[in-house]
Amino acid sequence: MAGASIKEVARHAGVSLGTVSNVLNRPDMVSPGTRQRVLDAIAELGYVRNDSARQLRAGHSRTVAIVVLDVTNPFFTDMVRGAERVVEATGAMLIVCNSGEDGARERRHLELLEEQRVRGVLITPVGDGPQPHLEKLIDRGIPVVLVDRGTGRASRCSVAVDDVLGGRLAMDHLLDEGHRRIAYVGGPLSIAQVAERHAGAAAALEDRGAGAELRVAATTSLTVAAGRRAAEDLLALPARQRPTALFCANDLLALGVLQELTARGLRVPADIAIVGYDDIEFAAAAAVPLSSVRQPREQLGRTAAELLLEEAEHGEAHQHRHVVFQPELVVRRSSDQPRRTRR
Amino acid sequence: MAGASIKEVARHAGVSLGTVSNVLNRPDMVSPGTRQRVLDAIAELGYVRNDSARQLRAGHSRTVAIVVLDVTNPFFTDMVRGAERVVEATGAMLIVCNSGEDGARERRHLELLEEQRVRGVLITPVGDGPQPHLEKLIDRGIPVVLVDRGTGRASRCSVAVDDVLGGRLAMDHLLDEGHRRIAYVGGPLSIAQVAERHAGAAAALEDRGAGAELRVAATTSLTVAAGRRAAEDLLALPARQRPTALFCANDLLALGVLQELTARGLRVPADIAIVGYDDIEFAAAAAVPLSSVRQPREQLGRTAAELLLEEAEHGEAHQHRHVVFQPELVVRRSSDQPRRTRR
DNA sequence: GCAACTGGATGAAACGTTTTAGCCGCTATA
DNA sequence: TATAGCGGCTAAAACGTTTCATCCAGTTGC
Repeated sequence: MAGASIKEVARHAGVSLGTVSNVLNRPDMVSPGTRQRVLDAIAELGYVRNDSARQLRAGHSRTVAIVVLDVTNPFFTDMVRGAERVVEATGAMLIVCNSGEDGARERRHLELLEEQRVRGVLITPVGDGPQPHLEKLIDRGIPVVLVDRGTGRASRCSVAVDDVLGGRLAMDHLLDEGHRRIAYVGGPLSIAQVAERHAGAAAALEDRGAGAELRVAATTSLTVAAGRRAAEDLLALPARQRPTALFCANDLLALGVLQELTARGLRVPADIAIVGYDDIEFAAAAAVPLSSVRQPREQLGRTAAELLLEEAEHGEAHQHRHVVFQPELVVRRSSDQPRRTRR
Repeated sequence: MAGASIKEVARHAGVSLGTVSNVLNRPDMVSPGTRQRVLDAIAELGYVRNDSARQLRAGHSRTVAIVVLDVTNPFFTDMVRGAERVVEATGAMLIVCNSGEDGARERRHLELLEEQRVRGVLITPVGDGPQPHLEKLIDRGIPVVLVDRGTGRASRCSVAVDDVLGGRLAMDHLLDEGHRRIAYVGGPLSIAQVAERHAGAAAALEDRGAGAELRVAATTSLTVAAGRRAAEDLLALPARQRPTALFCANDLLALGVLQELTARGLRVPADIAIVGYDDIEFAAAAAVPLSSVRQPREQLGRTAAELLLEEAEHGEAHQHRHVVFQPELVVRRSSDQPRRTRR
């Protein structure tokens, strides 16, 4: 019972092996009578297609992979959901891999995915340098779509949100609120998103922030715990050097910062204002509802998957595209206060 | 370049095909000289193993799958991380599937996983009835471990947290706080966790809650949005029937409820106390830090993966086990208030 | 009445591994 | 010196599909 092959089904139904395959793949090339006999045999034997054999013949699998930086980050899980919807609509499967912001794990995943000859890979790569393993996939003819990563190279599609603009929006808002000592909380800067959001903030400052300063409070990752640590560090500064506003590279950091600051008795936004990034669902539910730069998370995943499938479909004829979405600032209480002059 | 097979590597290195396979799988059965020549050929041709062919021969793949109810729920992502660690340590791959609490999607996933002949499946099933598709996997010899699901059947391992006890802990606490009109927010009851947490709460009430009442505020899912809707419904009740405390089936619901209640001007815990379930990272960072029943999320995933690998390893000889962890109540502000008598 | 088609089926080749039986030449043993 | 044993290698079979070239028996067109 457990392991009938197409051959046994054929014998059972009294037809040839090719006919069974036809029933499975082109049912209307088979006469109704035979078809039914085959289907009965399949049911009786509990036959289930062997995907390995199928793939072996086809040369590639029908699954698509998505490699994210952090499965526990709601930003990525929302993105995954978007991609999932598109991929599953085609009857294929989306498998989720977690690099955990670790280059070695990312490489290992890509190796395994290459061995599996996946149909394509959606990835938010860990580093920002050259990506030999990605190139290798592409050389082998496996489509790769860069997700949430700036203007991609010519050799692949990409989907991103304009992080520089996002940084600008956040910074402009804080400057509008009258802040002059501002810190950017985030890291490592090797993550492109982190660097670009900072670049946007710095550019906004450059444009109009005479007399304002933007320091960087570096973190080693983008988690709630890292945010708490960053807040501790900031509190260690003499009060007069302490920033009056923080722009955090993502919402997890912002939530961590918020938690630690309030635990230490500071008021948000009165003492320190906070703006996060991603506008995850929990941002609005935070102790102090969090201002945040919103990204179209699900759409990011959907669009990426669509580009990938199109490339997988059309092969050579495919034109690489780079889609950039615009972020949007959502102001909530954490940065919204009765106007007063600061210095 | 993009598609060299073991055969071409063999020709390139001037050895037989079997020797290349030996270099790959049992390197020290090959003399150093030959081995080096083969490795050089591999490097030069950019050869990458074809996993389909490998699986086809082996009869099963080396990947393990985990099917969760909701990828966006931090409870599950933490669990995934735990399982991931164990699985990857063996050089295998963990693929994550999302059933989205939808039986049809779950079934579809299981079909695909069966076609892929995965090494094993960790799953938190959607419904609670008989599970023919799971039985089918088991018949085929694919190990299945039930995760976060009460005392499993004899035919499989299971890992769970005692949800009845969790419900008890929450209810006892609310009764201790003096509450008498309490509502259980959660649903659908077809999800076992939801039903058992409720059963625990009901049992606690039974034991000692003379004069207290537990109503059920049913929800259609376990999300923040569902929580908000549930809160609206509660607010529609005449004030005197309105519960003074809520026990929510998970933290997402609790966060949604909290958000809606405070938006409508009610104070938590003064007007309504809340206890959640799971103690996700965001619970502590909520507007009002959330009391919650904590589960060992990562360990749940780790243990499940360990049981699975053991079964996959030992086959017939394997003894099914059922591991049950104890939950723990974490009291935070959302249910902790200056004692006063209620009625 | 014959050729040309057609729908429905068959048989065999091919995909890229792993594994098993066996071969060859060499060394250690009796 | 014959023999057994062994290390290193080869050749071939097998895994379960899909596909392609064929074949066969009717049917149609002339």
